[in-house]
Amino acid sequence: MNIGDVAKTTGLPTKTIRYYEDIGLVKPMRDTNGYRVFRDTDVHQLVFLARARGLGFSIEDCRTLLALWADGDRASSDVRQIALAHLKAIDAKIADLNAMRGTLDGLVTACAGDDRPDCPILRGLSPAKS
Amino acid sequence: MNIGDVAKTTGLPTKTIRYYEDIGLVKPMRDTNGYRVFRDTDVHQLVFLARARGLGFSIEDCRTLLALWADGDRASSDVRQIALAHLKAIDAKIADLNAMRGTLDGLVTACAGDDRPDCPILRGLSPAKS
DNA sequence: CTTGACCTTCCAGTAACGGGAACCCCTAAG
DNA sequence: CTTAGGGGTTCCCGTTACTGGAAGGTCAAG
Repeated sequence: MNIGDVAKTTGLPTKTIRYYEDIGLVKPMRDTNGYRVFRDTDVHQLVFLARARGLGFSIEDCRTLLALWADGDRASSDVRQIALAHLKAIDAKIADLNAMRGTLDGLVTACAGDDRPDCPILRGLSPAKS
Repeated sequence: MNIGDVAKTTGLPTKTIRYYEDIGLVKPMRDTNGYRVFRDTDVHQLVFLARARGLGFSIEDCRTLLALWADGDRASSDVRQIALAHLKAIDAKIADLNAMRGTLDGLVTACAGDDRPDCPILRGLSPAKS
């Protein structure tokens, strides 16, 4: 399979696939003309990567997960630990965003949004006048 | 005020303050020795920036918001529109993260996390075997 | 033989800073 | 007078995970 076909089957852009090769996540063969040649295992790895990235795992996490995936002797606790840490990070982000959302929503609701200059949003961002 | 004092009162790192000057968000004066000198208005702007960034506004949004803040003739609708767009973006991110969280939580829950190699997390990331 | 769709490499840019080097300034103490 | 310290300055590289684009090789069809 050439890179274009792999892009179609994995849903990953060709640029991304080349990048993953650059950083050593996948190691496709090369044809005599210099074209990358992807075997089934390469494609499987790329699908794996696409899903793991889709769940928000970092590239380095993906590298580790890929290694664990390839290692038949792994302990599932190693995998679970990574996933759990990531889950915690996601929860933290959600909490941050919800806090922002709350404040912002309050300001937006308070703002008339007409052609007058008075604006509770700007007032909310301004330093408290002392 | 020198940059260190401004950092203390605004909570922004000095690096960030210098960066904001680099990109033209604030324009402090210079002392004869080359030191930045921040007037009250500069400090107010930096507090404004710190809060807006804290609500997740992009730097470019902040630039626009600062300009609107400085413009006594603004229409509050202009401000509200930016805030509303940002609110939508936040909601989209929260939705994405919740989707990730749901899938990931399911996998983590299904995984024993012991020393055996069988792992539902890795299975969930693997391509469906055809 | 040319056209168009592939593929290749390399270089630059993104957002919003952070780290660190190399250097200047100012004050207080020995 | 010198030194030590704690400011400040500029400049450049590194971060994350790609994306865009230029310049050029390859291949199948007409």
